[in-house]
Amino acid sequence: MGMFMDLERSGPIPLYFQVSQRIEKAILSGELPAGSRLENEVALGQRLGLSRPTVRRAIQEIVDKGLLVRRRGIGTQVVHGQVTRKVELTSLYDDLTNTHKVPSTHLLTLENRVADAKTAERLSVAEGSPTLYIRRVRLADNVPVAVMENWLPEEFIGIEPSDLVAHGLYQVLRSRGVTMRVARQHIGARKSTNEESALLEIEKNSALLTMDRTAFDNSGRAVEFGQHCYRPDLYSFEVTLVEK
Amino acid sequence: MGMFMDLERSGPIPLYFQVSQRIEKAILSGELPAGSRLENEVALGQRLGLSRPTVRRAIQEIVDKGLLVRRRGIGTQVVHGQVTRKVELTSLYDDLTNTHKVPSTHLLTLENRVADAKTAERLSVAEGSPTLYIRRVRLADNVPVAVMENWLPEEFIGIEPSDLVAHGLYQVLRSRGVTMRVARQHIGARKSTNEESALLEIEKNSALLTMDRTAFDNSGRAVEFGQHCYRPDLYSFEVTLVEK
DNA sequence: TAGTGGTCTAGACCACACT
DNA sequence: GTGTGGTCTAGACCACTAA
Repeated sequence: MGMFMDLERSGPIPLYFQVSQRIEKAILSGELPAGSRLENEVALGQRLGLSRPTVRRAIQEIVDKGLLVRRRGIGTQVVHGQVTRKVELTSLYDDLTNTHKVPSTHLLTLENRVADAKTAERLSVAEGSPTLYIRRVRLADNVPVAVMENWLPEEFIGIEPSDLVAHGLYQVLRSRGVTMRVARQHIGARKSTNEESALLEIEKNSALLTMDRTAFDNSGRAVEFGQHCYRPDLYSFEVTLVEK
Repeated sequence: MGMFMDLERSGPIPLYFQVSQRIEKAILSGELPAGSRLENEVALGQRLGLSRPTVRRAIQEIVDKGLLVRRRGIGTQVVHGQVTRKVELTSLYDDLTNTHKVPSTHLLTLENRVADAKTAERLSVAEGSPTLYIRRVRLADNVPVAVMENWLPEEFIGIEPSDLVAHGLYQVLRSRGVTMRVARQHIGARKSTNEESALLEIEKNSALLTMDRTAFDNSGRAVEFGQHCYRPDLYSFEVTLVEK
């Protein structure tokens, strides 16, 4: 096997990450075909001059992505089936950019609102607290894809319309020093309202894909609650599940 | 803190799992409230008589579930927001049982079919190979919830109608020694056909939630491909995402 | 019996955040 | 400076699988 890796031992990139990146690349490129066996942990570690826990961690990263399967007494094998893009904590803006479409935004509403019971619960703030309310239509290559409603806690009051037209909401939050860490999503479907049909340029009473999400930053605090609906002919969700 | 744990050091349950279970329970019960800080890794390890890597692994399990957030130099804190049930690689049957509804099945079709191009690709078998085709209506408390189509590879030909009426498909597969390990899902929405409307007892042209899934066993082989549609008023998907 | 992954130890050094 | 999590080492023993 030609996996001679030039490991950067003094750089800031963890060794396990360098190894896992290399393995993932080998799988995605077909160098390690579906069903093939990976070199065992101990041998791989010796060949790379790494301890076994480090090699294990590298392999575990790929297992968690659903590309490898491990069996005790057997070995580690590449999962069959075409590989789809990995699922991450991204925004619609990122998704569209990654698929080489040009995103744009039509800002419908940007105003301060006091939190009702539902919003207060989702954002873990007191009912009646001030929040920032945003309603947008997101477009890809000038075709409307989604109608998005967001509520943000008080500290984000002050976000400008120009920010939201030029960038995605997550970009704006990142530029204010917020790092998203955890998101809890709920995905469903329903019929469109007449207003949504007009905004999304679809027939009345069409089927819509819906997603509610609460996102938390790296301190565990809720920083965004959103209710979104998508044109199902233009957007869907991919999820990879791995049993532990 | 009252986290005196009786660790079973000779039993088959890993120590890190015993610890992570105890921590998760403390969070879900409110013993560790949202925003509170967890005892640091080294101290927790000393108190429990465990090495630091073992304690780290226990904590990491909970972080991966989205209940804890770690920050270098700061500590480990409980994420805010009400905790929803964890997302796992489960079947609709399991979901319904867990919510204390009584599942049942109306078997529409059970027959052998040769794989067309799409099925062959999803199951990683040759086009024209024999496969088992199943079409069912799943009900909860005698209300129809979903119409499910499944294709299984050749070796499962021989599954009996009685198996599918009495148990979920995943139960049947487990009883034949198959362990699901990885699943790749695609979630979307569309309008119902007239036949689906009748089967699900909903209005014509209703919105449906759809899910396509390919599942792989612990050897990485595709064992099931399914196309399902759900009544959106009775079923939806929950997903927790954790940024790494 | 030989080989594999699963778990665990007892340290070490580093990067980062707060005081 | 002090305390935190992030990474890494060099072993050890065990459980499971296959020949």
